Amino acid sequence: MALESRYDASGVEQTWYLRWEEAGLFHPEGQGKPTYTITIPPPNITGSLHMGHALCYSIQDLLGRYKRMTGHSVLILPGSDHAGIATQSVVDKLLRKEGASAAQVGRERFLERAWEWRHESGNTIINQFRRLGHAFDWSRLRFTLDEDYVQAVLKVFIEWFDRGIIYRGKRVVNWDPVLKTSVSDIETERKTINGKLYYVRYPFADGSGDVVIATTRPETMLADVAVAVHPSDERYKGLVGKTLLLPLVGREIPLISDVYPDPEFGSGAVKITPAHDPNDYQVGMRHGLPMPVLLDESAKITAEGGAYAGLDRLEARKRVVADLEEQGFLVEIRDHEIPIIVGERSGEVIEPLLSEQWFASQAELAALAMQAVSDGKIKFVPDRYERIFNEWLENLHDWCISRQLWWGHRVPVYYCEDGTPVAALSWADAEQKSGQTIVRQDDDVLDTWFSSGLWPFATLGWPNPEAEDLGNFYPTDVLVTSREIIFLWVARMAMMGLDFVGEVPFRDVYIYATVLTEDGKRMSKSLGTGVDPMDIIEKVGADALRYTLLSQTGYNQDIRYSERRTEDARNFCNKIWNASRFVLMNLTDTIVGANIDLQPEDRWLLSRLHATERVVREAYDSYNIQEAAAALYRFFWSEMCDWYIEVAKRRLQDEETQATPQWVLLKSLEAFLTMMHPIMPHITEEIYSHLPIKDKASFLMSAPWPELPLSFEDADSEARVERWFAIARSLRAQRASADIEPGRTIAEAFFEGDLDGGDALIASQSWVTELKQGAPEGACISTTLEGVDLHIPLGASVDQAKLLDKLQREEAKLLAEQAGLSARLNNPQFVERAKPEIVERERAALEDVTDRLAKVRERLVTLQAG
RNA sequence: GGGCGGUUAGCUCAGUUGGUAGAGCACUACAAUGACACUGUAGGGGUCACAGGUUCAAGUCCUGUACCGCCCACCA
Repeated sequence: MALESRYDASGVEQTWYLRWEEAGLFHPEGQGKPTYTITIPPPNITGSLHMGHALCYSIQDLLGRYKRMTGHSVLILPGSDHAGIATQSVVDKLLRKEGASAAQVGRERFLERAWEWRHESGNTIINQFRRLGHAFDWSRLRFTLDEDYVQAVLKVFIEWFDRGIIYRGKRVVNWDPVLKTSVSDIETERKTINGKLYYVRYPFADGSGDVVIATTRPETMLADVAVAVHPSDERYKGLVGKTLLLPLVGREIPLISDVYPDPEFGSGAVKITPAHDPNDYQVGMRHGLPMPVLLDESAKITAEGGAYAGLDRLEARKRVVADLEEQGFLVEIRDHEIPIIVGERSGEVIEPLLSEQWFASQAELAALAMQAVSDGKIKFVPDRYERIFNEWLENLHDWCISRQLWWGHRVPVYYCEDGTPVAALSWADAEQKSGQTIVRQDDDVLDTWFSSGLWPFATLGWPNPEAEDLGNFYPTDVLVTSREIIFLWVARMAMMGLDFVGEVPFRDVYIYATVLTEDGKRMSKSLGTGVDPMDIIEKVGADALRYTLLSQTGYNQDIRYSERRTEDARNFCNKIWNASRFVLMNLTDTIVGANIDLQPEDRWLLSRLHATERVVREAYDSYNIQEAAAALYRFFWSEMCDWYIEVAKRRLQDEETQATPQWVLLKSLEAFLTMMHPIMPHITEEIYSHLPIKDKASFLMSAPWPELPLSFEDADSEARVERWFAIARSLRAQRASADIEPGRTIAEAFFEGDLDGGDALIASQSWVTELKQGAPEGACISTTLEGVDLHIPLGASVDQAKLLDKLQREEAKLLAEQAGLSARLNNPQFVERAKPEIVERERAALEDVTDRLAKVRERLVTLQAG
């Protein structure tokens, strides 16, 4: 029972985690209870814990712990994602460090190496979750390349392939020349850089003048196949159809008419390079133009570039510009802000490149997802994200699902001798399906989001018809995720879940705030602005870190992380610790409910507890966690510690009266610990284990949510006791202004008016031995509030000037208040139109102010006379 | 270019259906009192970004502007 006076988090936290786990508390319970399910967003195996993770998964742990207490069978299913591109680059680097390369070792050896790495270092984050106290069901840990998971991916691919949703297409895709793979639109970022706009003259083949085009990527001219102008553009009337001579290359290309060029921009004429620009590609398709590919997988010029072949694109740009200038084709170069596309993973400038890829058509699936949202089957919190989600789905392009990588789910398409593609479970299956000999399997792998899109149901056993988890736990209750992957992931899960399971994958989508640095910058390892959660846990404990983050989480878009706040959180832990120590050392063995005699202050605290429970429960239910944290903080520190404990000390020392405050304290502490547990699981569990409660749960974690009888709610006691507190506080303030040290007991103070039975309480809380009715003889300091005049007799040594100053300030304040109130009440429109209870309240306030003003003036006169 | 969020005390943020602004930290003064100095008591500190409008009354509702941040978008 003896607790240290300082709370030491690290030992306590790790001990309890092991005990919970040993007791099997992380698994869902048996039948008979409603389920509550979360399949956590699987972190990348390449990642290590950052503040965003710490917040995201702590929210989920909080929800799970809360729901467990409110009678649910809770499953929080953890796992991780194979993260195609990220892992591929890690292994690439690894090989290079070892003096090899991916190309050298080949696909098979590369994958072996990748799996080795995955087993050695792919569980970093998962282990860090344990240190944060996350109660996830480790027995159900999943990985997106697990054998069962592979089966789910195969089934989805094959079915979509057979239904014609997945198709092979030649399109201009985003090509990452460093990773040497295509990436989807949402894996790229748009930036604007200061670049140049080059104006180049393309002469007519017949020597009859020229057309000037503008371009930001002059090297792509080597693959130009036309120049386009808008049909309405008067400048080119009569010229359309003529042939131009492509500078440097000498190829003849046509001047065509198309709606794409904007006559307002540049010269109104656009060079057309179908293989390297999505718009140009459209033009090329409309006009049946050839589509030569100028860049290879490393963005070097292909043979198509003639003399420039083999050069890197930027080197080629310099050479092309120089040659154009030398040969007199360059008209001018202007500074121009040019938009570029950068790969999210590689940071490299993305090249639009024409290539053959696998696509999933989206229109039909997007409609399913939109319907689910408009039917209210999926709810976004905060709800503003619902519109963003829908608008995105409305203008959705088909999804490029193939990646030119090795690490991932290999596209299960097999090619027959005659070239026919078949989607199948295996080589053998493909031969059986097609009845032909298979000559090869497609080399590409699937976009990682293709497999993570199946997460909520593939992890529960789909498509195995005997999987019990799927029936028991799907749909999941909530998806907690960050804003940046709403499209990348949330939308895909919605579409895939609806299409394959026929039900939404989750009912709520809670989008949590982005954790920024103290000055509002993005936390980033490469910028050195990141804060490692593990360091913070080391310093202040996991509970304090959780409180720091969770107490700032609600419907906000971002939160600023400040180390100072973690100190506050640590201090709060310490306060909880010490107040609990106090309660424990004041309990006696005979703590039974037999002779409970509730006093007004007891009713006050129980009523506050009741109100706090309601606020906390509603806040947890609505993902407004910061409100729950604030209510708990206020209840504990301000109400229980600062007032109730101080007031109760008197009765606790007397054997005759101690039973009631003991009971109230124990009851309140227990309820507080329970409600606080989802936010700070360890410290609350530790203290709970010391509470001498009969028949208590074996763990706080598995204890029920507090049920507080309606009789605890007592508005009258609240008002009555809070009036006493206000009076006590006022007496303390008077003491302070008379330079009487806090806590030093003074013999007497006086009051005139009705204390409503609060005399003793007020006296003790203002450190007065005796509170007497009446007015004292001689000098005193006085004030009036709540209809009571209060007087503290003063010795000779009091600073008169200071008292005078205080009275004068009070007078000024009251005067201003009086002026405001009478101005309002003298306004006939206010009296006429405002709600009667408001008018009445203002009248009463004016009366009170006038009264107090008179008294202050009286005291001023007395003071000045004395 | 379109959309979303934010702007309230020195700092980080709350603020219910409109009724005249709160918390924590920081700051100032005081305090070794038997839970806690990671503490306690008291105090100072705000034209609620700006400009209009609605209203008896606006931090709160409407319109516009500025700045900060985020998302989306095919202008060479």
